[in-house]
Amino acid sequence: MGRPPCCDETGVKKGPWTPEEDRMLIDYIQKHGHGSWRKLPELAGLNRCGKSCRLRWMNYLRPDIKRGRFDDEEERLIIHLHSVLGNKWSAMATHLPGRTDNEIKNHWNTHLKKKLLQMGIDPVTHQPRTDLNLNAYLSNLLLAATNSIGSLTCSSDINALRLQADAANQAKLQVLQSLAQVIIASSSPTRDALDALVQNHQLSELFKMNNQFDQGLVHGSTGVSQDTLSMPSMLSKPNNSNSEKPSMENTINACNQVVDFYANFNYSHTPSLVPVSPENQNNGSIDQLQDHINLTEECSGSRDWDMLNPGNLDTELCWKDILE
DNA sequence: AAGCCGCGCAACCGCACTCTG
DNA sequence: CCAGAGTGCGGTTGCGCGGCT
Repeated sequence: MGRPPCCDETGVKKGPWTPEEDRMLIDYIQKHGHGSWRKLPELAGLNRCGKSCRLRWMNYLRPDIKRGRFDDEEERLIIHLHSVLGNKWSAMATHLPGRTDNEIKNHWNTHLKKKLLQMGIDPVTHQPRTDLNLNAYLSNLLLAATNSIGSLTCSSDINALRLQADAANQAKLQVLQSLAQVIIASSSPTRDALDALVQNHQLSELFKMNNQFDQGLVHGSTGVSQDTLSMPSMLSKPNNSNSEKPSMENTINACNQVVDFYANFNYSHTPSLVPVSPENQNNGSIDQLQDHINLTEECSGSRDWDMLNPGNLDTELCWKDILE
């Protein structure tokens, strides 16, 4: 029943490809094209199965492959595509010229998944993680930070004191950064987070230890009257950059990067697609619009006009007018 | 220096889909 | 319409390498 797996053939080499094998494969395909992958190994004089040859060519030897690190733009695109397409690596690869499905899959599994988790985003649903109990999480962070500070015992050594001060700053900054991530990731972020902040005396005291951050964080949190916290004001850079505290600069930059990441990425906590409507079409080119629609179609199997502008009964007609 | 560990990536495996006769 | 062959895809594995103890 069924066909035998091609790689079960005895004597067929497995494992890493040698430069010689690569050369033979490239030479053959350049001269004859790949034709039937199953017949290729024999014709090219390779002791490999066709599947292995195909994989090697598609993922490594193809001349149009772009190697090297994924840049920020590519990473944003991958995350966006993943939110739309899920684990459809080959479909994603068609939107990233020169990148292979395998490369994208590996990069997702080794880097991007962790990145999203660290931001408090569920990499599967692209929604804020629900497994984070905010108050418990903050308490743990606080405990860790205060323990770290509490361990700073008296010392007459000025260098030791300096190191201890740095450690205290590090601990505070870690709390702040983690807090920022939680707030950014939360879908209805501010009320719980602010309550936790304001009511937690220890945390307030902790932050009062640092003037620059008190200005932004404590004022920003206690003075808030609406449900939405302004992230930029909370994370804004101090006007006078203090060269003695590079770690703070780094942290601010890190927080800003998180914010920028979402801002540039146009990330939305609403399901999958960022709705665009004819009214705001000037925000992007018509090509981007077409890409967006094609992606929707690719994802859902049909052109779902309502996804482009939910609730608008005339959406389909509007879009057709624009595009056709 | 040696052993251990975690990470990144190339490659493998098996299933599902498409094509063809 | 059906069965077998061919191909593509996504999940998983395992190796090599670098950092750490």
